[in-house]
Amino acid sequence: MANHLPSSDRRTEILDAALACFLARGYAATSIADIRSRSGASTGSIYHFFDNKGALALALVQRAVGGWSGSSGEAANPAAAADISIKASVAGLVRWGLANPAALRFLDEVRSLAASDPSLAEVSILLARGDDAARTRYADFVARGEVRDLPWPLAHALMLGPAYDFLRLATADAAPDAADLLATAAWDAVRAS
Amino acid sequence: MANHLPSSDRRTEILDAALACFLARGYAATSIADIRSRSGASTGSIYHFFDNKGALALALVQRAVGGWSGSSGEAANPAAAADISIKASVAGLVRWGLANPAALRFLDEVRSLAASDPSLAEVSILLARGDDAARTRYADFVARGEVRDLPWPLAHALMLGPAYDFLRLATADAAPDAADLLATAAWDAVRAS
Amino acid sequence: MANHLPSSDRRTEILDAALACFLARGYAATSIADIRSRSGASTGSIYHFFDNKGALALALVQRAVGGWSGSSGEAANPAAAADISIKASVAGLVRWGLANPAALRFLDEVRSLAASDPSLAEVSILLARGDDAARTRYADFVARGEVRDLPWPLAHALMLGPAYDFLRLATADAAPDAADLLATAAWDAVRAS
Amino acid sequence: MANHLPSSDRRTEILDAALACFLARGYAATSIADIRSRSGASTGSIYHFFDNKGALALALVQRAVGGWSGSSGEAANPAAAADISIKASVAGLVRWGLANPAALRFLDEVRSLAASDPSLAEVSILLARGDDAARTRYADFVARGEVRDLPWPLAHALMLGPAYDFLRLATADAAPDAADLLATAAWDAVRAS
DNA sequence: GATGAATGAGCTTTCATTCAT
DNA sequence: AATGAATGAAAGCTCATTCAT
Repeated sequence: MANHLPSSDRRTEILDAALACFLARGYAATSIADIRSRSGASTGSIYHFFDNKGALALALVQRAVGGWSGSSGEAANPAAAADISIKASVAGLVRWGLANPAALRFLDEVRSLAASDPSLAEVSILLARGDDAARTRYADFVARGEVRDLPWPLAHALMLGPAYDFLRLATADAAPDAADLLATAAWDAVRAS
Repeated sequence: MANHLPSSDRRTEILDAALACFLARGYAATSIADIRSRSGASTGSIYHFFDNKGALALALVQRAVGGWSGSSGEAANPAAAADISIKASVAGLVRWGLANPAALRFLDEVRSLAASDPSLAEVSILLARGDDAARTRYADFVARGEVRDLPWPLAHALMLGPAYDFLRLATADAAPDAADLLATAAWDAVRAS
Repeated sequence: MANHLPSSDRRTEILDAALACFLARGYAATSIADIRSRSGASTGSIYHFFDNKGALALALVQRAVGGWSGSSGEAANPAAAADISIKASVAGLVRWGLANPAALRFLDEVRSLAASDPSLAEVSILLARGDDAARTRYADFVARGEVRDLPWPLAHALMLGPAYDFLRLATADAAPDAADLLATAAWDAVRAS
Repeated sequence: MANHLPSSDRRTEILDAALACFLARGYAATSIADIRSRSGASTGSIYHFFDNKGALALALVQRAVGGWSGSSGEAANPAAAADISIKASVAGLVRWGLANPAALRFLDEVRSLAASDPSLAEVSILLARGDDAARTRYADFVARGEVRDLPWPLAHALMLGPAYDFLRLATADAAPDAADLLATAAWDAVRAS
């Protein structure tokens, strides 16, 4: 009887308040009562739109992942060349992350929590699906001889590790050309020979 | 009156049990009762040795950080050349992380939580001190003209981002030469000219 | 979000149960569980209406102080003559105290505890406000030359000391004319010349 | 195996620390650990000298009551005339109370708590014994026709109520002649005819 | 005389969730 | 669509007391 998709105002207000609380206090430490005060909605209203606390997190993760994919252009196109795809993917992540630090920090916290918090089981599945897609795409590049044949954890680390790590500390004005710099470094680290 | 330093058996038993619980269920989801069952110590005994839950985490972080520094050889020697220091630092982190996956995963979770969980305030301070030391060391290398003059978040990301990201997914047998590979990549990413 | 003012039945039931427990076991020794059993409300329900244990005491003190002021007639009227005001104040206290021994004993215990128990901080403030008002009223009588110019602690002691002390030990039938007797004694002790 | 009477230094140190804690935090809120820190004695040492928390309070009450009786001169002499005895009793209480505000405030708190706190049962008995003695003495004065035949609660209230009430608010320099003033008032309030 | 590790029942308070209106 | 009273299990932590050394 919940999880209505039509983006009523109330639903969005609740989601915005939830994100603000999760960032300020952390997901685990945020209570439904916190979200109630911040959003102005009643407890019952929150549970009208979302089945439980985990559903709030899931909706926020979906919103964040959607925004990020949108910024990545050619990254997910299976026909694109490896260098185009990889650079677009990294640069897209960095640009989106610098523009949406709140969503990014939330994604980061939730990824770490999802491993142990049962209320985040669905988030866990969603994130795993995204990782599988990237792994498959890399395997295709390997098969086409465009990138080095590295174990996936290593390939992931060399391409995206710097970007994730950078976004954890950086602010938008600290390094204006970071997106391109990190995208180039990612490609250099895995290109064939 | 807690936090006794003499390494009585009880204290170590409690610490070991706490680490096991934090890894299995996550820090936030672990209750003192969980640690009580696993360690065999009584609630009162736990609080006799540790002032609160955060003090348990702090003690574990100190133990972990100590082990990691020990594995890093020349990394902290201010007189060492930049390439020696940086490679030792990254390789030490990777080797120690592969050998102590439990401690590493705990460190990773706690670092993410420390920003928002008030019970981890002291952990936060400890980690910030470590980061400041590394930042200062890098500034010295810049002054000596050995590395590129990059904003610290970018330098940190290029050197350590891949290692952290790799350790999050990797197991010891997945990539035997990962430590050297990542150490070399780190140096190549920041060396001058 | 507690301390709702609408006098729902539940709220009153909880308050009545709390008073009974505080009297039977003392404020400090009364646990929320005691109040839960006696009121029939759940723990959560108690905290829905009252922020904490101290808020229960505060609500009871307000109820008691309200009843007492109501019994004191002309006592608080600033235009009244000193003898009318003082006699009304003392007689009102004694009559109300004899009629509401439970509330009075509670007030007495809480006054003594409020100095040291942090959970009673708000009660402390409320009581201090009441004392200040009485002190000001006495200063007016002094200015009008109606009463002796005594230091406030001494004036308070001579007027109200016997009444408080009497109520601590007395029962309604022990001394039927106590209210008038003590009121007269109070006035005689402080009247001018 | 405890309650040794020889006034070893340790015993006195513990008692002094206990009084300081009881005054600062209140009897109920003071933990043995508080007394341990303040006295420097170990937990075991405290329990070597005192059977339990109540025994600490009892010892302090005995010390206080002893001091007070010493200040009251002729008050307890059964052969003394009523006016001498009553005035000595009140003046002695006031003088001792102004000189020992700490002990007095402690006595006041403990008297209020003794009614409900089981650990203070022995204190309760001790205080009741004192009250009985005073009641008997007053009955003698009545039999000798020296004072009004009032119900004991009223007689007690008229004689001692002002003194107790005064001491609760007063400081030594606020009213230098308070002892004599209150003693005279006490006698005037109960003298025959 | 003195120590401090160990106990475990009990405390206040929080919180996700339900449901009658 | 919306409200907020009600629930009760579970959390972190305290504390008087015991006892082996």
